[in-house]
Amino acid sequence: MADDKPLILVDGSSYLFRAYHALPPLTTSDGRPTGAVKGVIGMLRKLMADYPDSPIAVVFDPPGDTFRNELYANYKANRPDMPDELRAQIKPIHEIVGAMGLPLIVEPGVEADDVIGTLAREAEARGESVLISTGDKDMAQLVSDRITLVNTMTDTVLDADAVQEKFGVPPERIIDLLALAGDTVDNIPGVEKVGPKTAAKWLTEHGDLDALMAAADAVKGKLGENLRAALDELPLYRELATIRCDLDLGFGPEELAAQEPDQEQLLGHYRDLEFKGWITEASSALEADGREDASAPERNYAIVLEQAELDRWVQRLREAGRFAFDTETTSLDYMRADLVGVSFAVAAGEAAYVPFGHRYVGAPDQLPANTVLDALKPLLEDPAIEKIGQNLKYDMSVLARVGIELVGVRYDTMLESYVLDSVGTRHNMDDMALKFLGRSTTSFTDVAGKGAKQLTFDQVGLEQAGPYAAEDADVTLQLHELLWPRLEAQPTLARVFDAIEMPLVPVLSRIERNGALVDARLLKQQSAELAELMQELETKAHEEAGGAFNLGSTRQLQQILYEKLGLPVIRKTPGGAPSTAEPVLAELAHDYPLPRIIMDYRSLAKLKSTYTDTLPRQIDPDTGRIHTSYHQAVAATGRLSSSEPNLQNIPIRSAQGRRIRQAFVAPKGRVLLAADYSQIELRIMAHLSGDAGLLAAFDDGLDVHRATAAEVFAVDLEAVSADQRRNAKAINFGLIYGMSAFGLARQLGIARGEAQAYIDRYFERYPGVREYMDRTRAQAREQGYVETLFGRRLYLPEIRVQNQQRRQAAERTAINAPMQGSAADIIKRAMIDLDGWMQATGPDALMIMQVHDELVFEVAEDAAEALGETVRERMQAAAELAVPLLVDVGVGANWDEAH
DNA sequence: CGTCGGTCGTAC
DNA sequence: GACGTACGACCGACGT
Repeated sequence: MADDKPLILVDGSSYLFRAYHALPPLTTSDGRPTGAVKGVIGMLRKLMADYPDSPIAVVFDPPGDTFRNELYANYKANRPDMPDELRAQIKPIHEIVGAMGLPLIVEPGVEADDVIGTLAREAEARGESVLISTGDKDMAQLVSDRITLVNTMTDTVLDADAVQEKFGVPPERIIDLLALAGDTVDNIPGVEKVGPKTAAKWLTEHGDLDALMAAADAVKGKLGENLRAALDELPLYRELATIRCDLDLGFGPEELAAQEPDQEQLLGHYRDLEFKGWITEASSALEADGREDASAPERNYAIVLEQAELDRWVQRLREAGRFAFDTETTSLDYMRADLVGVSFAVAAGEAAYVPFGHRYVGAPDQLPANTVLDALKPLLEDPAIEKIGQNLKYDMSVLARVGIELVGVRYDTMLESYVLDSVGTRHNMDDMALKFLGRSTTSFTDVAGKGAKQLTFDQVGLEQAGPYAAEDADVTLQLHELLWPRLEAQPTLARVFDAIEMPLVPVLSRIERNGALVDARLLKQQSAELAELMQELETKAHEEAGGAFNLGSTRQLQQILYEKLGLPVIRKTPGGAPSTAEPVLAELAHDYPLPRIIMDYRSLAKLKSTYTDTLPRQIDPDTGRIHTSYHQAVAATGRLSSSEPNLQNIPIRSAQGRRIRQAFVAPKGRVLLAADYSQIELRIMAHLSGDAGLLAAFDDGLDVHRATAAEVFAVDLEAVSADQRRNAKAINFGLIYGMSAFGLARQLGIARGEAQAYIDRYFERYPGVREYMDRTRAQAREQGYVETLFGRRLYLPEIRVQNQQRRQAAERTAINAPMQGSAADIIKRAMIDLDGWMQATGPDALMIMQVHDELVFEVAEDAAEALGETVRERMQAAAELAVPLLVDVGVGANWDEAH
């Protein structure tokens, strides 16, 4: 760069439109649009970072007409009215630019282009260099030795050479080029059928527009005719395209000095618009200045070390009838965590931490754990006192292990946020505090450190632990006070929260604590067998490859297959590398030996590393069982997810894989009982679509894939071949996933045209399904969200974006979410009902797993049959559909047998 | 030595 | 690119 502190003139209006159209729509949690603000301000911040020493001025178009409209009535007549969502964002942008300390220029009756042109030429005349930041190519006419353009969104710089390169003419001919080629945005017609290429060619041949017009008679062909027809108008077009550089603005470039940013104002704006990263930044900038955040609420946090004070707090909590609380422990693992303290909040800013397990050198005397827990137990077990918390399942599990049954669990802020909008935010407290309260909270790593040096909470000093713990309860209470009214205002969502998500919390806590018994010896034996088989395959693979390599390394495998052995590249990964994924290897395996060996090796390696090696290590030493964590606020559709370990992806499809299920066992005298919904998503599709054919198929108790095959392939039910049924099954699953012909073709290994014919035929036979899909897409587009049977909502912010790929992905989600989500609602209802029944009647049985459409129980052998009947009935009664809702029940000594 | 993105593979 | 929702293992680049 010739000059590292040029004057920077920003064409704010051009970025405003580009940010609005290019970026996915973004809104605050109460629905105000903010995407364009984020885009424009982000761009300004980038410029400030790239040119820290440069003066920067930001120029916007004024509202209303400019002199060009007087010149030419059609000027910009093509431009649609500014959408309301964009108009609403202009004021905040102007205010933030002001708060950033940057000069903001909006001249009545004068477009931003002309202001920038005038300022740039003035600065140039004074020997300064100028950088114009714009997304508008018309500005290329201003480029000179001292004036350069930069598009800050794409990071492309345009100097005089680059203009010549890009447009085929030098900067001083750009006006002529625009006059000839026209500009659809500004509604300058130009010469008919002449675009930038022809215009550049003519200008190169004749020198400039005047010379070209003088020689117009000599231009041949249809284009010559068009040129002659436009001769009268061309001077006007040229004038319209010309950026004025001679305005009398009443100020000059020397006056464009930046002020210091007003961090307090910035913080206010960022909070209002929920820009989390920038909130943190502005907060720390304020803090660094030693200034108080005037809007920060008062905090009155107590650390309770005396019996009398504990008694006072217990009294206060009881009188409040409702409080937020949080437990502090030594581990994230609910089965290992030991309690070290409890915090409470009764009103915003009013919170306390009661420590009783902090052990470090110099720790102050604390009340004994028993004393504190005994005092709290009656409160925590009182159903009439409402508890507010963040991820209460964890607190509930930990308390259960010290003999306290947490009841009155009424509001979980994590679930409030999740039900309001499952994907718009992460639902952990720190992120929610930032988004909803505009508050940067102290994180766990701030007080405990991270990595190998991380302390457990009992080792954290009380002077740090106290405020941290009290803040957790305080923020939780404030989040609840903000989120609950929003939820209450939408009765269907409030019902999802009240009738499904909250009642599920204790059920999941119990399932997790029950745990699943696994046979570690069996798994270890399988590991040994797998290791032996893998060793053999590895030797073979090295022989085929002509040398040793790591079979587990995709990169090394790519080199071996495609570089060393020269196998054909069938597909590339999203990153551009030749893919070694399973379908690709399967294709290559027809012609070469190595891919098959790799496939076999991979399937064994997967089983060993993910399951047979890992599961035995996850057995809890105290209970001898595996305790997963179910996550209630992770999956966008309302499903649960499971981790540490994930019990929802234990193999079943291959014989080898099923052996792992054989290691999920019952203790002596007991058996496993597995109950799964039969084709629940397709049944929901039948219900939601009301398609007569599909309803009839389920009503008649038909094998739905067979029935589909009979329709699609126009054969009798009895005549359906295995192949036809397989294809129909792929179609049915594809429908649930919002498939395309391409996807189905790839799945089935058939031509795309053939797949399209299947799909066409399907929709012909099941027209209600097509109507339903169209309806769902339309609803998503109009409302911006789709719903499940029970009113759970999934927002699809990308459903209206221009970008086809992203929009289509949103459409597929729109198709899939109501089915997947309704199925999730149904099984959750069944779990709540069954747990309630079990709590009330006490059968000798435990609910131990959920796998999306399946529940697994461990039950006394002699109680299994009766339990199976009850489970079946109650699961089937969890929803009233237009088709039967069927449940298959199996019993066995292990999970494999129970299927 | 820890973190993180890319790739792959398991489930429903 | 192209069929939805998850979790997690492994590799290898990168930063401390």
